[in-house]
Amino acid sequence: MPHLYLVDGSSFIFRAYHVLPKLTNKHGEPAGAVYGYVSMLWKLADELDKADGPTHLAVIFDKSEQTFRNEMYDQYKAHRPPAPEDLVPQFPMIRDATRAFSLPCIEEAGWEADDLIASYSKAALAQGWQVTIVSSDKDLMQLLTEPGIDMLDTMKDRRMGPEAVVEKFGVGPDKLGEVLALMGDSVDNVPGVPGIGPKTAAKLILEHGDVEAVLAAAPAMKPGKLRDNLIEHADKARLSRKLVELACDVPLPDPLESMELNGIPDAPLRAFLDHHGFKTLLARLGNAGTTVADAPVETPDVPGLEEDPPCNHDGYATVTDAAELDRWIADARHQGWVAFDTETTGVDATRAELVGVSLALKPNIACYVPIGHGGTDMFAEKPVQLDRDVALAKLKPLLEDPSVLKIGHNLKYDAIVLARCCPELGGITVGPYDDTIVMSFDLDAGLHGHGMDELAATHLSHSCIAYKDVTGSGKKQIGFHEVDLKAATRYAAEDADVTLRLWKRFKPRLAYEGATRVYEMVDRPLVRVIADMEREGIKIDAAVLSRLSDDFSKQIAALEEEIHAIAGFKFTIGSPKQLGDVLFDKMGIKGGRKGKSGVYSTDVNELERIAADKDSPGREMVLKVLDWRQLSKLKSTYTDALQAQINPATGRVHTSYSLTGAQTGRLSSTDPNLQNIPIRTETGRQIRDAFVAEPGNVILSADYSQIELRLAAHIADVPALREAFESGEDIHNRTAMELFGEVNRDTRGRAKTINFAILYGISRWGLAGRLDVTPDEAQGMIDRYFQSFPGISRYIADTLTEAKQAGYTTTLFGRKTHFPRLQSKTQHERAGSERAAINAPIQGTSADIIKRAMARMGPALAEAGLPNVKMLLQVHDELVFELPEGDVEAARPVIERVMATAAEPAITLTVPLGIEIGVGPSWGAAH
DNA sequence: CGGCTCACG
DNA sequence: GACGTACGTGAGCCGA
Repeated sequence: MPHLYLVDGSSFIFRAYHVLPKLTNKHGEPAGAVYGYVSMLWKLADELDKADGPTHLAVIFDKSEQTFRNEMYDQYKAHRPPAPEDLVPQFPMIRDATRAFSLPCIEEAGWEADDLIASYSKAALAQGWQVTIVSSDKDLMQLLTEPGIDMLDTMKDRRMGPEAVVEKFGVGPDKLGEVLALMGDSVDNVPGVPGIGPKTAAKLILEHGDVEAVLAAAPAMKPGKLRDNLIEHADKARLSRKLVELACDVPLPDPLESMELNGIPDAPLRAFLDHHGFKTLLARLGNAGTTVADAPVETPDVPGLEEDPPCNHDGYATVTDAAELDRWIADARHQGWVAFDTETTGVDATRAELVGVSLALKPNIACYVPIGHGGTDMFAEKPVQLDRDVALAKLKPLLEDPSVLKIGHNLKYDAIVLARCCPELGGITVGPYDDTIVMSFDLDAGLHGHGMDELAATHLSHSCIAYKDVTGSGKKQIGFHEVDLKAATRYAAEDADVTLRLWKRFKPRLAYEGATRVYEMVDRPLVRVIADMEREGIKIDAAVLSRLSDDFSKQIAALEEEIHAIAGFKFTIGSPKQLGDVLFDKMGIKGGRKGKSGVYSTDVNELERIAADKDSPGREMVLKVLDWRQLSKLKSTYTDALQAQINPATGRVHTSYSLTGAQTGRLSSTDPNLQNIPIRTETGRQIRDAFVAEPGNVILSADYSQIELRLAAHIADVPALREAFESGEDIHNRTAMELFGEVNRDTRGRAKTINFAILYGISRWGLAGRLDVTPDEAQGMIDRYFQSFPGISRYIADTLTEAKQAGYTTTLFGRKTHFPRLQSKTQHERAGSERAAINAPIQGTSADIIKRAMARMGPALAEAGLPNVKMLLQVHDELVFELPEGDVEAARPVIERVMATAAEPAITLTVPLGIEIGVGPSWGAAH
């Protein structure tokens, strides 16, 4: 079925103009709105991939100021200020841009874009087409009356149907015109009825049906301002009703068929981008058709970035008055975006209590709203501050307002705190949002850290007030709620201010440097998903861990005694230094190797080497030390530590995921790290039995099988490996056959080692060490591997060449990882970076894929009617869920499908993604 | 706080 | 001629 996309060009120009900083093109002409507009069209091109993407598309513009509405009412849009001086010359450039994309540009004298959009929609729907209006204009929402039509807000990445109208205005699209008429619109100068805003308008229309009926009922209403105004301004109401009505029968300037999409020819677009010097977009064009999102470009320069004034803490406001808070909120609404930060009592978002919120609107224009200051002693005097409930009731609508962008730095933290802060209000669900920590990561992974202090120093040459300067440190450290309001305001408002400044720099860079796709499609949506997972946590059966702890304790004590008896004296077994001395000096074991700190190495390889020698005098002790080490590790890191991590309020463990921790794009997990729970040995695996489901629920674990090898087969284009995955063959067996000509336990094990080694860029010496062969033999295996799978050596060479030239590697989804040390003068550093660069596209693509699956999982489960299936954990290639036992069979195929198709439609892989699913009462049992 | 060791993918 | 040798993480312990 044809699907027509109608782009509201005019409204988009204004939004692009106001959202983006003032940019200029290479000729020094103002071109920010042009750039924003082109980026939007580009983003829209992503829709082409989708199943219900456009088959037809046109951009609609306003032609002139004079329309039939001016004839009705000469004041219509009369008070609109003229377009800003630097925007005017961009109008013709934008029409050029549209033509450069070979898209029809439609405008007609006497009609507004809205009327043309309404008329085209009606005509298309009449022919049974689907229609999507690309706009966020409230007047156009009147058109959402039929099932075949919806709206798309590309800037917020949001699709809207009739529910969105009900949510925003309290009435359906069929009554929206009535409500808009009563409300009026000060920007367009639609008069409406004085004193009636959205709430009253909706109430009246719901009660009476339409404007005429409201007016007719007015004389009978209870005496008051509302009644008087309705009677006095009845004519204005009737006029407003006509002004907001969209004309649906404008003669169509071009036939619908002329809007058919037939691909975007290269040449005109290239010429246009080249004319303006939009380098990154040009580079992307150069790469169109390949699977890599962005070609390497020279250091991109964002032209004409405004210099912000230096930070000045003295101007920050402490808001302790309701009316003042209202003003800040109104200003934020008016502007459409606001940077914010929360101050709390601690670093663990799932336990911390809210102490205050800071807002920043413009550089140096920021405030702090304290709501929880004062000592914990209930008799202690508290500073004058807004009542917590009052302040939160005012902040909640702003933080949830779909038309105001909220900007945070590590917003995941704030999102969790705010979701928990006011259960009586149903929590606060922050959105829509941007997160500067994630933006920085998507732009500059590998170049530097992404903490606010470091970013402020790097990008703003500003050194932030240190948290410790405000709260002190060590024994004398106080909680933020105990900090006096003056100091708290300086610190908190500065954080919001800096966040805003960073955002202004990062936002245009994302588009310029080709990072928008990975940010918008992968990492930004994940912030909310991860926040929800962390808040959910996972139940731990403390009794299981406590039993294991006791068990381990006894074994450890027994081993300790035996080890000391063998040595003949007591020493600290856990000290590598003492252990090394005992083994290699006192007991005289040969072959000890000292590291650079002068201590003998006693790691597991070394000890196993000793144990392998049947005649070694240290064999008995070393075996016991290995056991002791394993048990000590399990006890201190897992069975003891995990019990201490149980949140008393929830009875569950809430890890914290870092979205920016791993350079490749993987997540990392801390406090506790739930991505390294033992599994490889039976003793360790028992710890997973303590991760359990609530009664009536079960744990479901779904993992990608061999995802990195599959991706290597795709990315390096290795037919032999691809076929093996296609036919479901065991991949290590296949490699063993290719390399050794026969498959047995030994050759399969070696093949497995080599398969992984290759992905990590191994050397002959490294492989020799792992396989216990000579470097020459190892080299022979590597050579044979490359002969069997020639794509691999090509991949390694190409990846290194590109990485050295561009300074970064790229995943299939366009995620960059920078490798500045590829240029290092030290061979050691260079070699290390080369190995990392070989691995990064594969590990990173795998990370992108599971992240996409995670972002889509919630909606897919909701759509399947499975709201009680909760995603709890991610372990790089595995997702762990908790769900009602009765939902298992329904959830299984949904989870499998979402994971297996997570690369689509952006990327079509030439290998299938295999998913393995297990279910059980505990994580251990689900494997 | 660095080094060592070891848990995971 | 010596060095060091597989990628990505986080945590606990020791000892300076």
